[in-house]
Amino acid sequence: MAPHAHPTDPSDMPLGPRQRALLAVLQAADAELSGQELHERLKQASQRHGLATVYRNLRLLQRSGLVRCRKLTNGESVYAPLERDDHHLTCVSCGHSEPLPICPVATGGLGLTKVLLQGFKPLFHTFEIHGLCRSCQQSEPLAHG
Amino acid sequence: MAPHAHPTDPSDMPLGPRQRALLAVLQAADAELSGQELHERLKQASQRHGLATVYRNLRLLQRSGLVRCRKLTNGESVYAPLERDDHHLTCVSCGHSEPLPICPVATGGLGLTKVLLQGFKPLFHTFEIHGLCRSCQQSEPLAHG
DNA sequence: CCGTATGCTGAGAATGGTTCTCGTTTTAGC
DNA sequence: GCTAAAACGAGAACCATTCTCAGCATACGG
Ligand SMILES: [Mn+2]
Ligand SMILES: [Mn+2]
Ligand SMILES: [Zn+2]
Ligand SMILES: [Zn+2]
Repeated sequence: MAPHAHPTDPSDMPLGPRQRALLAVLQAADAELSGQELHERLKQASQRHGLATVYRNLRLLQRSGLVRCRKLTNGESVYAPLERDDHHLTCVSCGHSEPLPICPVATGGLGLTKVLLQGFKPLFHTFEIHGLCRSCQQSEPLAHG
Repeated sequence: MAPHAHPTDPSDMPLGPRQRALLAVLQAADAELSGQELHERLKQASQRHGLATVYRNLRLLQRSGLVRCRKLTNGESVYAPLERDDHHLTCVSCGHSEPLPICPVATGGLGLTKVLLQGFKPLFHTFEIHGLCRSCQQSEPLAHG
């Protein structure tokens, strides 16, 4: 690890080579990737990492404010660079998910004051709308089972 | 609670007795409950349900627009009545979570137009801010057990 | 009353993404 | 080089959730 750097500043956080590799794959991807997908892509990129290392470093990158994470309804976690800002509509019936080109934080309408945060340092947010997709509305009006 | 006269949905789905019991426990609770907690509370309420039934009916209640669900960082899902609207600040380092008295949808600033939804029928939303709590900011720059 | 179709239930097994264990390997500092 | 500390990774463990499937309840026509 780099021998200098100032603590408490995430942007100065010295990254190890594996963390840089991880981040590079995330930034090259055109969508959020799961831990397993990342593991797979690193294999192909001749950067074999153990699965434990992938997850370990994803956790560290998240604490460093470089990567964000979101849990899908199926339990998988998907990761993306912090600066990428996307949200989704997800169907509670079939699980289908599509992008939602709106962000409640970017529009600035929220009163996210320092008072509200009370010392908490925000890194990223998740905003997802859950409901019924068009086709699930049309199918059985909720077959009681 | 009156047994009927619920003026909400167009789809007047009759609930089975077990789904009503589930909903009652959720409404009586003062916080979101996990599937396992619900199972436990139903035992104590002399309404023994199998765990499979708890999860099955939670899924149905969600599709019916009566219950909402959110995934915690530890993988658990927690449930609440749809009308309850709360959000949280969650620390990516220690997992500590506290309420955030703000809702981007309630404030109405979002342009959630029909055009954007494209036939999707929204039921509920999740909005969570992730970052570093005060104590994790103070502790080691990136200490990990 | 049957007989049959249909759907709900739940104990236990299976699932599967993530985390943990712990011996090995690499790095940092001298 | 040498030693201590940190990072690594193969495989085991974890555990919330889902699946399986036989048993039970209900509906309804005959
Ligand atoms: Mn956003
Ligand atoms: Mn809200
Ligand atoms: Zn759907
Ligand atoms: Zn914390």
